[in-house]
Formats: sequence, structure tokens, C-alpha cells
Amino acid sequence: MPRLKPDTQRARRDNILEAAELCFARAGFHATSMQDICREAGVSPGALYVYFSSKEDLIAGLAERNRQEFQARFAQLAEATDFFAALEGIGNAYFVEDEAHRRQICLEIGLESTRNATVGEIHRSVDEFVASNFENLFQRMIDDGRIRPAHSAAALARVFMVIGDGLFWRSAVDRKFDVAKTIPDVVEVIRQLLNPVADNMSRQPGKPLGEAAE
Amino acid sequence: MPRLKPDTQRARRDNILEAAELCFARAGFHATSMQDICREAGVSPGALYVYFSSKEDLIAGLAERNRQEFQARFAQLAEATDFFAALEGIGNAYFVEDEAHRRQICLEIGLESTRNATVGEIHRSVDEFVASNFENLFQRMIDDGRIRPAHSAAALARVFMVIGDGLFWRSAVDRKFDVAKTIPDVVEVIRQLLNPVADNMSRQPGKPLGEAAE
DNA sequence: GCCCACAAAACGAATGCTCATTATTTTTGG
DNA sequence: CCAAAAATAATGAGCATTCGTTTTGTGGGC
Repeated sequence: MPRLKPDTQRARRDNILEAAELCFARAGFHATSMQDICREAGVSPGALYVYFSSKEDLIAGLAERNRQEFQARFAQLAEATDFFAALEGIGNAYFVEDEAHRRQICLEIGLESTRNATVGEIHRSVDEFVASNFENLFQRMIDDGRIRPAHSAAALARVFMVIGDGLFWRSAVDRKFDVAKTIPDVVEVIRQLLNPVADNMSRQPGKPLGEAAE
Repeated sequence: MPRLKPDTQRARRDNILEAAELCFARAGFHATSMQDICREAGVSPGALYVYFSSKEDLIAGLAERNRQEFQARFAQLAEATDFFAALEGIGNAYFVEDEAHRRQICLEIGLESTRNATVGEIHRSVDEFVASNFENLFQRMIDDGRIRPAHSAAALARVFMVIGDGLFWRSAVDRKFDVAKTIPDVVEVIRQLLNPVADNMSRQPGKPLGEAAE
């Protein structure tokens, strides 16, 4: 029973997924035709339907791939010794190294999650994973006396997620937005939110609200 | 030459626009058919095309209406004497009083702005209006000595927009998100960002996170 | 105030096209 | 060699938009 070798099978699937991501980022899920994706991937409809049983399945597959990337990246954060350095690493990964269409597709998935059950479930699982990751991390930092925030770990995580959402949204939607220029200020805001105790944190807490940047 | 009276004409147009907003929020621009909108509005395709020459025109009309609402709301902010009270007012307007589909449609417009020139122009004009409104406001507050921020008015406005984006996104996409619970914490973050001088600001700076008052 | 003429407005069936998906045939890799 | 994989052609549903017709609101004349 001659099937394609698992490696090539996975490669073909990934190729289609990549093409789909590009097309979806360009035009959105519902304004992209299967033919568009076939053209981009260089395969025929017949071939595409070997790997994905429907357009929905393709979207779900993309969401699933996205989930795995997200979880891989944020899993590192939990083990990081220097929180702010790790944070900067993730920020760089998403906003500097990644191409724009990766961010765009996240928004696309997020919006679709409100109306497609399968995508919704995947998206929610990522979201909860990230949020609880941060909450646990903050709790640990509080318990260790490394930060003295004014609010609970849960509240910190909530605000933190909101800020992350905002960065994601704006960097995808506003072409003139300069992430690199904004991230330091945002990190400053987070630093004050967490209020780290002055010791071996990555940077000096600085004077009250002083010229930490300079 | 008997035309419909301007009032009824505007009423019909608004009725269609309202129906379109509902449908678009439910399913997205490109997964909504003109027939869907006709059904929701209770008119025939022929009637709809009297008021809007195409689906694109309808989307643009919606974006335009959105712009006017936005500008009306934020125009007040510039004249407010108590910044934080005004801010809370706007927050309430968007996140408590408004129905969910109003927020959803903002995201829809934002995403569409990256791929549709007309929508893009409208969306950008709103965005720049809001951003420059805040920047001017912050500058004035700095000049008046009411706040002592660590950064320029432009940087403040940038961070501020990001946080606003995040609130918008999350309150539309995360059904379990409790805006009411989060807003006080967000306001606290903004307060620290601005670092108001302790005098007649709306609320006490409070001590937990800082001796901002000193 | 009432009616009329008539163009605007509304209707809804029709159009032509695009789409996701499938059925049929050919190619290919194990 | 031969089933899986891929290509191509076909299908039928659904789409935005148009068109020929009917209905309706309105300003002018009485």
C-alpha cells in the first residue's frame, strides 16, 4: 500500500498551510478562494483536498499551527530567570523577526474565533494558556518578593494581556506604527505596573518616573 | 419632480446601515450577502441599490458613520476640565453603554482598512484624529504643569492608543472578559504613566504603587 | 384641502459569474 | 505493479448586481 513518506506528506501539508496563511493574511478568510490558495501553493484543487477536507478544515489547521507556535514561545517565558529580558525576547520574536502576515493572521483568527466554533476553541485555548502562564509567573514573582505590585496576579495578567493585544492589533493595522520606538515605553509601563523591588532585576528601577530611558 | 423628503430618505439609509452593521458584525464583511442585509433591513435588493451603489459603498458608508460617532465622542475630551473623569466617560460609552456589535464592527473596519483603500482612508483619518487629540491634550497638560510624565506627549499618546486598542480588541473577542473589572486597573496604569502632580486631580493618587504624590 | 400626473422608489425575478467541492482520469512513488 | 496522489473537468449552489415592472410619495393645479 504505497503512501507518501510521512516526511513529504508533512512537507506538502505545510506548504499548503503556508500558502493559505499568506492568502488569508492578504485578503481575509472569506475573500480568499480555494483557487487562490492552490495557485499560491502551486497545487491543484484535487491535491489540496487530499490534505484538507474543506476550507473550514484549512482555517482550523492554520489556527492549530498558530497555537503550537504560540505555546512553544510562551513556554520559555515561564522558565526564564530574567523576566524582562525574556519579555523583550518574545516582543522581538513577534514584532521584529516575524513577518507581517503572521500578525495579520492572528487577528484574522481572533475575529473568526467569535463566529466559528472550532477556531473559537483553539483560539481560546491559546489565550487561556498565555494568560494563566503570566498569572502563574506573576504569582511566583510576588511570592518570591521580586515584585510588589499594587494588584493581584490575576489583575496584572489581565492588564498585561490587554497591552499585548493592543501591540498586536496596532502593529498589524497601522502601517506607520513604529513598534521599536514604542516597546521601550510599554516595557516601562509594565515595569511600573509590576513595581519590581530594586535588586538584581535587568534594569534599574530608576527614579520615581524619571529619565529611565536616557 | 417628486423625490422622497430628505428626512425619510435619511431614515431609510440609516435603517439599511443599521441592518448592515448588525449583519457584518455577526458574520464579517465578506461572509455577509446583500440578501442577508436586505432581509435584516426589510427591503428589496432594488431598494438597497437606490441608497448604496455597491457592497463596497455600503462598507464605506458604515466606516464613515463610525468616523462621525468617534469624532463626536472624542471632541468632548479635548475640552474636558477633568481628564480622568472624561476618560471614564468615554470608556463607559464604548464598553458599557454601546452594544457589542458596535465594537465588533470597529475591528471589522480596522482589518478591512488594510486591504480596502476607501475604508483605509476613513479609518486612518479617525485614528489620526484621536491620536492627535490625545497628543495635544497631553501637551497642554504638560505645559500647564498638571502632569509630569517621563516621556513626550507623542510617546504618551502612542502608548495610550495601544492600550485603547487592546481594550477594544479584548472586549470584542473575549466573551469572558470583564471590562468593568479591568478598567480601574488600566486607569491606574495610565495615571502612573502620566504622573499627575498632586493637586486638584479627580482622585487621590493613592499610595500602593507609589509615592507619585511626592 | 383634494386630486392628479409622473418620476422616483421599490420590487423581485433574472443574469452571469465565482465559488467550494466532487467525480473522473492520469500520473507517480514505494 | 497498483493504490495513493495529483490533475483536470464538471457541478451546482450562492453571490452581487441589473432590469423590467409595479407601487408610491409629492408638488402643482384646482
